[in-house]
Amino acid sequence: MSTTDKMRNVGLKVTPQRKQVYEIIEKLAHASIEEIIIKAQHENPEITVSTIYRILNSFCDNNLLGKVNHPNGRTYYDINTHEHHHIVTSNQELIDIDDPELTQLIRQRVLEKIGVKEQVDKISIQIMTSMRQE
Amino acid sequence: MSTTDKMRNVGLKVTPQRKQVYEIIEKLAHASIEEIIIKAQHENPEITVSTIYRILNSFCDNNLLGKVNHPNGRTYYDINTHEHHHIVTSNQELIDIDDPELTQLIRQRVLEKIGVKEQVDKISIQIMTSMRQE
DNA sequence: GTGTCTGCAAAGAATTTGCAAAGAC
DNA sequence: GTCTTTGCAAATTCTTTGCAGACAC
Repeated sequence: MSTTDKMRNVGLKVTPQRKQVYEIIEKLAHASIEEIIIKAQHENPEITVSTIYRILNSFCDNNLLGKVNHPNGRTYYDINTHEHHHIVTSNQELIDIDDPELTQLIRQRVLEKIGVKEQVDKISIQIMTSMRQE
Repeated sequence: MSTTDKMRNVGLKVTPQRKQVYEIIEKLAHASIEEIIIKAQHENPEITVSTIYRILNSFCDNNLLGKVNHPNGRTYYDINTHEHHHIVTSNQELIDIDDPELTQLIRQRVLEKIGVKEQVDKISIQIMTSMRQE
């Protein structure tokens, strides 16, 4: 589906600013607000920070983007909105891990621990990695 | 080990403010900054927000507290500093899950996906739950 | 006594908001 | 033409910092 259609589908008007922000994140897969602001304003000095914040919030509210709480404290936006997990490398990079079998396994295990009236909505794993010492 | 000894062990002086903040979190197991500020200032109106921030930062730096990135965007402090996971309930509550076997299983699985030069430092799972519909 | 910690006020960073003009459809 | 979105500036919220006096040890 095209970027344009994704926005129309959720009732957002298609503006150059929205396309630009979406495409920046599409290229990076994961991007922090800071990265997005720098790239966007480099390409188009007219775009303002408040517009970028508004766009990111409306994309998240409409499930066009995922939000990742990076352990470094910064918020990252994720082009992948499906249930998946992340490797966080020591240089702060995020790598997607898609492993439905593992997710299902955790779900089973958690179901044994919670009450019958509760349900599991989402499971998210963060795996911190670094380079092994020589 | 006593609260006092925990602080002395890492070279922090024991002050009434530090004891107070530590004990507030101890009682709650997990507490947001907001909760800590409200409780602390209710018990002792003298204590200031900047002192509380400084105490929380030094406790985290010295591994007396863990930091949790709650999906609601707020930072929570965790009395449990060992590797463990969290259930996040729909009313924002955090519940510890201690399951070393599951952690080990994920570690094995991740090792198959990453390069031989990398190592897994920490694994953290967040499980979002809610009440099942009738 | 010495060095650390706290309270205060101010600074700094990050994010949101109100409003008028511009733009999407 | 109508309703939404943007740019701008200001406001708000969250967190950190500098400094002088107080406190831990």
